[in-house]
Amino acid sequence: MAAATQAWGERLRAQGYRITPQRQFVLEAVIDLGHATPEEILAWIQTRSPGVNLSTVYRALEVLEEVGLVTHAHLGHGAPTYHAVDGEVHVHLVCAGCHDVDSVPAQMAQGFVDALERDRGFATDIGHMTVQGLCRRCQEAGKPTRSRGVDRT
Amino acid sequence: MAAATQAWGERLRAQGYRITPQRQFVLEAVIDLGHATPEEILAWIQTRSPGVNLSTVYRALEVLEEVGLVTHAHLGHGAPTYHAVDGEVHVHLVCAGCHDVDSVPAQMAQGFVDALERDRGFATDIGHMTVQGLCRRCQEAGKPTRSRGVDRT
DNA sequence: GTAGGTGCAAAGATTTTGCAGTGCT
DNA sequence: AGCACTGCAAAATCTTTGCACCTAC
Repeated sequence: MAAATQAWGERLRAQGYRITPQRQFVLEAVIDLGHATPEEILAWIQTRSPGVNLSTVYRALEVLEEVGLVTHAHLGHGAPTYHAVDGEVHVHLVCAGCHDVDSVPAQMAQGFVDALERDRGFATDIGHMTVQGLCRRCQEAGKPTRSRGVDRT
Repeated sequence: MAAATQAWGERLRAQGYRITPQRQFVLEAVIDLGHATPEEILAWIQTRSPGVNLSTVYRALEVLEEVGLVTHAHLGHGAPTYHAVDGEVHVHLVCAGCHDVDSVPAQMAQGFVDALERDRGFATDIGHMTVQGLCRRCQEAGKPTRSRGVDRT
């Protein structure tokens, strides 16, 4: 997270944005939480600054994403989760059973990404990629891949 | 689509569900449209049966997914798109520039999927996988990967 | 001083749910 | 005839927007 925290102010300034405590809080929350929805980010922030508003979180995330300090991925359902761009690009694994999120290094998908580039000329945004499936624990628990009214992905 | 249409009734009956014209319409719409959101499915249906309600579409999709006749994938933003399970499993490519959706055979991702299984014990639901990026056309158009207020993924 | 930013409240968009009537089996 | 299904309307989510005030620069 070093790179992200050190010059985060400059990144904003360079694009004509201002540095505000709210934006700093949002960035810290994202870094600290790892994966977080806007709601979770708000909750984190409110433990130290209760007055902050949810719409501010949304707007801050938009700006921080714009300048490349955070990204988001769609983990299923309607929940976007944000995470810091801390150098290590990773792919998200979402379990349909327990909804846990795991991350794997982007290079595990390199072969696939290269194939897409070669075959389709498609430039993959690896960090945005989400893989749905069942984690080891849920497989062992014998959960079916899809069960009525439970799959909220 | 042969397999899907031939015995679709049995699939429902087998799980204790009933066969209704609305469900047939929804299935036909999904097969015909290829990729479709609930709204699009409703629009398709209403050209031949105006009375059908959106909530019925949602409920029908839930049931059809339950019995394995359709699946959905998250193409970004909050938009789930449904498609028929017609034998050919595929991965979705979504362009962040033009929002076009392309499909590639699941086996292109086989190496990646195997690696996840081996390394993490994670059982991937390939058909549910969505890859974000830029299609060839948008790359050539020189679109940036992310531009203010435009990336609705 | 003056953009840009924030908080608040209201508007949007999308999906779900309760209920009474309808129709598949 | 019984119970699942549908249509309708209201509720629940989640996200965006308008506006007046505030603040970083």
